[in-house]
Amino acid sequence: MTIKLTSKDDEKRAKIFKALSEVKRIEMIRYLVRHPEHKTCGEVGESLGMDKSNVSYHLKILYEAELIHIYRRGQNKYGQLREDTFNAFLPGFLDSL
Amino acid sequence: MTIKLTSKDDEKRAKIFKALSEVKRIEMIRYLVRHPEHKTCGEVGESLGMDKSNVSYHLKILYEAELIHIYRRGQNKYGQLREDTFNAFLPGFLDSL
DNA sequence: CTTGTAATTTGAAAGTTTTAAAACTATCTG
DNA sequence: CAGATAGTTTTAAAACTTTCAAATTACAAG
Repeated sequence: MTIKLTSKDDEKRAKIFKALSEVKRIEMIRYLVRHPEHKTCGEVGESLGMDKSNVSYHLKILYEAELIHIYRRGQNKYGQLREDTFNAFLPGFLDSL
Repeated sequence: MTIKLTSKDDEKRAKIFKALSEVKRIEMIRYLVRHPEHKTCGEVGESLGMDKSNVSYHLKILYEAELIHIYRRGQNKYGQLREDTFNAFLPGFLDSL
């Protein structure tokens, strides 16, 4: 079941595109695609050579665009792709990465 | 024949996403989808209630992301979607508008 | 409760984007 | 050529984004 989008969704579309308009955030998404075992924020930052506060900043933008879920387990936080959003707004995108 | 993309294309992807990260530019793309008889810059601006210099500014961003072609005929300039780019980077997107 | 580790928030600096008016360039028509 | 119309460039202000260090919060384990 695919959701039908209309011009009312333009704000949402724009937000998603803005979230993906930085190479670093595309790399973060790719990292999550390639590591479905759910990596912590720290691991993401380490792998991509980013400052920890900067990782938080970018993850929040992805979260606010509903491109990822974030859940805590103990001291760590994990990012998880929201395939529902990608499928609705960018079908085929995750596979193209 | 679809083109295979890699992480080397992240700059290009980011540029395309940035170009589509403004509601106005999404509306411009939709306008071009719905008016394949090739509307002038002036008509686009008129329809979307934009200042002419602002139309130029936004069309240039879409052009630089290779999302549209621009050609002149007489006094007018016309925008034309680049389906090749949409198909390569955002398959299904134009149909979702 | 204290210490350590993980992540977020805050705040300042630097950089980028958007807007709109004014000046400019290109083309057409008489 | 002059005047009109279509679009672009320049400029400056306002708004927004990104980065990083320092302060802060959240949780775990002793």
